[in-house]
Amino acid sequence: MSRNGLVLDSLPMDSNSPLYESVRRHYLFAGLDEPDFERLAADMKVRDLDQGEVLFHRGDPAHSFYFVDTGLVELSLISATGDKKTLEVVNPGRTFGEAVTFMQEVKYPVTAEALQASQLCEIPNRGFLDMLRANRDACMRLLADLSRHLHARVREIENLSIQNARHRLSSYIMDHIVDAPGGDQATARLELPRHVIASRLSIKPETLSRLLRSLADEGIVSIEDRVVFIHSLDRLRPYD
Amino acid sequence: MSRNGLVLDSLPMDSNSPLYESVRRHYLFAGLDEPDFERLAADMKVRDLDQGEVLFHRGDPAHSFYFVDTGLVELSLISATGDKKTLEVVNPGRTFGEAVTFMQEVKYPVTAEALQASQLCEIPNRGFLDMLRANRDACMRLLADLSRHLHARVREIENLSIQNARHRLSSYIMDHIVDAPGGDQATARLELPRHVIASRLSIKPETLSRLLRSLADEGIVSIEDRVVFIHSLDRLRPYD
DNA sequence: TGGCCGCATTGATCCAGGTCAAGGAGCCCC
DNA sequence: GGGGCTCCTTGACCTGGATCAATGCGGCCA
Repeated sequence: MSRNGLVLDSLPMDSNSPLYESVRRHYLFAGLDEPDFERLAADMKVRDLDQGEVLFHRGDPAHSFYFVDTGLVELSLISATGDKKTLEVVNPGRTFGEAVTFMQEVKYPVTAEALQASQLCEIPNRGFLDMLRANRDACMRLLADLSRHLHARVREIENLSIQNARHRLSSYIMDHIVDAPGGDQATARLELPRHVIASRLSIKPETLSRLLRSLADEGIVSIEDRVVFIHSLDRLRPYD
Repeated sequence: MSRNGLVLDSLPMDSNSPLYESVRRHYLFAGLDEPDFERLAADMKVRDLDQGEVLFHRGDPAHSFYFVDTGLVELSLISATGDKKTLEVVNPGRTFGEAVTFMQEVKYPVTAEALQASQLCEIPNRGFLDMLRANRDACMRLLADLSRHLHARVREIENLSIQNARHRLSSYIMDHIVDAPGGDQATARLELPRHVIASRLSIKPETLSRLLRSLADEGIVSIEDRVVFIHSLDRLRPYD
């Protein structure tokens, strides 16, 4: 494991590693010319996380953001009573924490934890800001990305405030369809552990279990472990 | 009133009007030199709204964003069943809708309605984008602003998902303190109509009324119309 | 000066989802 | 091969906030 100290956890990024190439292809950097990217990359670090390891807590000072190369990273809010709300699960190929770069108060607004063993690239804010100032295209792409994020949060607020748990679960299932042969049927995969899905939907695992059961009892879906067979998209889709 | 037709509702902005000066001082434009701003301003329009008038609905095509000069504009989400969730009430001197400029799908993600008779300045996305491309400082300021917005939404999600109605009301009251003579006391003003506050807090007006009553019954506050006298900030502040 | 209308309060009741507690079902390790 | 994990499910019960319905209370206009 890589628990035992900074030396193993955080290494300079080797420009021959596959990680280097993955970061290079990310939309924020893809438009840069090689010297510009190399300058940035010189300060990047490789971070390996074990499953369950916390990368940063809400409120920690934020000097970097992260690119996920492998694994899964959960961004969550945790209440004083220990209740957790999963905001987002970040997949490989995506970044998180970049918005903090621009905030007056440079503290992470969320907690980041590895749901699986994960490999990340740590990108210091400082060089990133310099790069943005010199590169208007990257700037515009980031503006587009932030506004997309903003919109996603607005949809989340909508889900929480004017939709019920059943609605949210239906939407979640439909967002995870992997195969839609047409007609009214489809197949979805719920890859995450149930308690993470529950937290993502702002419900308790018990409630998730009951809701899945009632969808199955009504004949709308059948469930085998992590696979959901949707028998009627029409009846699954929340109407009201 | 200005109900009767586009001619009165939407006029070119006069460069001698006080509105022109207000917009000029907004952080997005303050750094521009005069010719750049004039070019932008040439396409801006003045919009007068009556109380209750809807500026745009969620899903309407978005070609402009808005600066509020006078009045109050409510941004809200409305469910299929008619339930409304107020996301934000925009005060004079602030803009709204600018994030939509960068979205792939150019539709407003919220509904905008005037809570009072209001005067706005309509700013076309097109010229704004051109200006941003030519002006890195404005770009950076906008990035900072979007990340601030994003953070505000995250806090809203936190409020909704891991705090209860009483928490939310306490925070709301504390966010509206107008006078804190020190010690444990303070005075807050709830300027908005009760039903708007309720929608902002994602509760029903009945619940808001009951919660205010119970805070008063417990001796934590006393309420006179729109003024809340806080007798104990300490007991008002949500602990857990 | 009385009737209306929109906002706010209050009471009675209901229900979605939380809480608490008790099993399973796989899985790893000795 | 059995004990002790962790994850999930199920049942019984509770509760915060919604719903429904009635009442109060200005403001405004005739």
